[in-house]
Amino acid sequence: MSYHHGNLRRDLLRRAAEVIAGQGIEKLSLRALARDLGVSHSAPARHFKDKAALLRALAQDSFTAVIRALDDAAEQAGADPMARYNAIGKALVRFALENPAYYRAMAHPDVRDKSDTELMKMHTAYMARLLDAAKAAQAAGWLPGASPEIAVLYSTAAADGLSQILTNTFDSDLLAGRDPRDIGNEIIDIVVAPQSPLTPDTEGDAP
Amino acid sequence: MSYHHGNLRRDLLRRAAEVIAGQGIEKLSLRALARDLGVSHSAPARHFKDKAALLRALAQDSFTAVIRALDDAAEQAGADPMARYNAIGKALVRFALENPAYYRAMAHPDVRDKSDTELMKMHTAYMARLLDAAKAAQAAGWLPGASPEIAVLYSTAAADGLSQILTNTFDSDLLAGRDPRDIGNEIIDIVVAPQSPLTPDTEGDAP
DNA sequence: ATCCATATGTAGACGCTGACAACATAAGGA
DNA sequence: TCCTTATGTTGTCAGCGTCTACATATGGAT
Repeated sequence: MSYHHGNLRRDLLRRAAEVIAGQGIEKLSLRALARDLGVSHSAPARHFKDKAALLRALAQDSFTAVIRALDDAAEQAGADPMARYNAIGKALVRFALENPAYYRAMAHPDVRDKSDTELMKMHTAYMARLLDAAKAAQAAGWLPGASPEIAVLYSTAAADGLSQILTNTFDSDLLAGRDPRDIGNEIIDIVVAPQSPLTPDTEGDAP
Repeated sequence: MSYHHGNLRRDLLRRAAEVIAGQGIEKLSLRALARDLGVSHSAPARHFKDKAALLRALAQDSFTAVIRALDDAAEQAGADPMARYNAIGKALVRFALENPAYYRAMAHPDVRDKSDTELMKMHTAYMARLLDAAKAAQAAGWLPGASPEIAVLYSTAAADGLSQILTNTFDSDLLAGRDPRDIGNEIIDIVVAPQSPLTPDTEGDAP
């Protein structure tokens, strides 16, 4: 056993994600984290000034991961703007289902610290991507009457609320044993149709 | 000063709601609550076995309040089923904006305890109301393709996510200083139109 | 009116937590 | 080689939730 741990910072974040996914963010404890990794109770302080700082770092990782997931989904969806935005919505819900720890970290109040400029930049980049995709979808016929801001708020509200409900275990009577991902996809299709209305039969490419 | 407090249970719940609304549910502390009310640190234990029990009691109050708010809204909306469901959605968002403490209490993980039968009954009653109203709205032409369960999940996801976003202070750049209630109403109108399509000009009463 | 079971509040203790300060050890460049 | 810096440890503190033992008030039965 060496005096130094190797990469304590990385391992703290990794283990924190495990704990959050398993027992919820409320049960996260710096001291328990340190115990799990075999270091002293105040070793984490060298890497994260306090508990909120660890959560913010986790939220940063979450934003990079979710942004990449959205970009991948949009790219795979092809050129149709509504298909792209639909795919983004589905990717968002899928991300929340597969990475509950990341998802909860992003939503936690301690993370909402505007003085963390790095985090704010990521959040801005995240919202900008959504806004651009929503505008493109509107140009293709989605939600023509609404302002772009309202359109984004509507769709993110639906996706966020859906993720919230699907990752909870309280409303399970309504889900009736179905795969949450299927339900998510079905509902996202209501929010944004999976195809633009003006080019119903074209397959693949833009003019 | 009398040895007995009078109605400690009621005052604990009241003060807890204040603290949650002001500083967030994470900052809630039984000992601080006791200090605020001028009783000893373990007096609350006589009324709530532990912290989660207090939150569950608060959630019970929340359910009764929100159910009444929904019933009132539906009654005021008249007979048109889509107008009723639209009004229910708006009432839900308004409730979240005006009672953030109640809203957060209902969503807290410690509250999701299926062994609390009283709480489960209220949640069931709450969902039943929504399901009935959604079915009626569907019969009137709303979301004709979807199953009632999907329809409820879709609309509650939208309303919940909307409440979440509007009560946070992180996305305020998108809201741009507008009244959150107006934004809420506008978005609910997207989810459920405020009037059934088949009776566009009738004012007031059913046949 | 008295007595006693019960409801309600108090005092003290325990182990846990986040945070801080003082100290110890490792790593790496001048 | 030495000194600076990064990283980890030990010790301490107050706050918290919870438990136990004790104290006081309340109200009904006799």
